[in-house]
Amino acid sequence: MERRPSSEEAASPQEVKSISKASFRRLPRYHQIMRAFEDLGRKYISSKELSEILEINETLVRKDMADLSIRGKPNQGYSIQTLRQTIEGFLGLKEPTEALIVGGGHLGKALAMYPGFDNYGLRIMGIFDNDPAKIGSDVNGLIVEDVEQLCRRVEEKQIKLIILCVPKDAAQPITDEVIACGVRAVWNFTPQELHVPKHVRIRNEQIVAGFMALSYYLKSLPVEEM
Amino acid sequence: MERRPSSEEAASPQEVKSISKASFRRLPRYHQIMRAFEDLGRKYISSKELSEILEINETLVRKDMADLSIRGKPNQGYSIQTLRQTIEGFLGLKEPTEALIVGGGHLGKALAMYPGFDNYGLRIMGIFDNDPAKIGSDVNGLIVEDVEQLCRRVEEKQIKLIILCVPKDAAQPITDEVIACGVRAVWNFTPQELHVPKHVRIRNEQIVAGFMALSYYLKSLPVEEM
DNA sequence: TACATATCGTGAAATAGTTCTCTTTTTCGC
DNA sequence: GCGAAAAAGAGAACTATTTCACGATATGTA
Repeated sequence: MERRPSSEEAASPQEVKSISKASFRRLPRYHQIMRAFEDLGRKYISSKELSEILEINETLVRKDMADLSIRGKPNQGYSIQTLRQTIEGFLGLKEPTEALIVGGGHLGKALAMYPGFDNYGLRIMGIFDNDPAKIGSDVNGLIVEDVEQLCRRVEEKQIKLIILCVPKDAAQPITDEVIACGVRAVWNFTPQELHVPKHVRIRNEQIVAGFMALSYYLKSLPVEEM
Repeated sequence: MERRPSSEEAASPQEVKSISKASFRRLPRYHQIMRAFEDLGRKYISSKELSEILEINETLVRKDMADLSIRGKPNQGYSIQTLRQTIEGFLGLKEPTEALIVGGGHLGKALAMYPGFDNYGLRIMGIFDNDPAKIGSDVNGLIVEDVEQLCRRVEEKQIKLIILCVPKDAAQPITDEVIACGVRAVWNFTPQELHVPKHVRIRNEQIVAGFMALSYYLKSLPVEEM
């Protein structure tokens, strides 16, 4: 007779093999919701409750949980802690990721000062600019360094992730430079289209995209879900 | 015999009826790319070129264009200007959207100072905080006002969009308040789950989501497209 | 002018993602 | 303990999205 794992065993974070793109995209929201519910002292959450928050179908939530190899308890729901930890494990948020910020403008500074990154293992190890007026100034305990030092620091600290907050025209040269020094991922807050080798991953953060969706809604009511 | 519009006619922005969710999500990227190519002086772009930039299939680009009722020219591609303008028209970016920022912290200030919003018709009309140390200070030409004044200003200016950059706990009360004054959309930069009536649209901007995708890549190479 | 080429347009096929339906499991109240 | 209720789980059905395959159409060149 086949032995099935009991719910209690399943309540510890599981190894996740593979996951659909669609589920993957929902993970950050699940994670955020778990954090909010943990703060409220909740231990379990049902697929129904999650489906209402995310405005998706109940069954889809259950499929997502299945993708994550998370098992729920009948009549109780899913363990909030397990779900959060499984997502963290899957995304690699438990191991720290060291990153450098390039660009000490408003956005670069705002990111450097953002206290929330700690919760995701993101450690801002330095901030760089080419403006002599900014170099040497203190941003949340970090001293702004000359961008000339950037590559040296990337190599010294074996930095794999760069956060780009520079003016458009500086984006590609800096990207080329840091990739040559071993960077594997660029979180690009500039509107520049970046060209990179295959082994480097770009994430284009287009803040204004969020506004576009809202603009559409405001200008063309009534409208359904997008 | 049925008359077909020539390519030349089709080169002016078209009325768009409906569009799939998937296409809709790609619009901000298309728009960003058109802006970049216009800056380079390019007039036309092919589905092949777009597909390489977006890392999607060539045919899919053509389907997206068809969704937007944009027609290309054989042997040339799509008019960059038409594409940009069609997207702007579709999303309502040509008419201005007035918004107020609530929260004068680093993020609120960075958003208030961001020069790019102008290009999308987004006009930041005011910034509010409850910290007496911040009230009265100047942010990029705007004077930080007391959050007590927020509702009055929403009503005066018939503001429909609020940009939320306050601490978590303040998010829901402020949201309730401004909705009562007529706000229809909330661009939520806090990690708070907001509850709103059906006629109000929320956009949860989870900056850290971008990092999560990169973290996954960095921690679990090699990996395909997500 | 005719041909070769690049590129679009589109219906059909394939794949991915979502929803439905029904079964099973656990918990709680009596 | 027993029955009712509240979930989860799983396969089937359905829908949306993407890719394939091929025909049509401008453009540039000999």
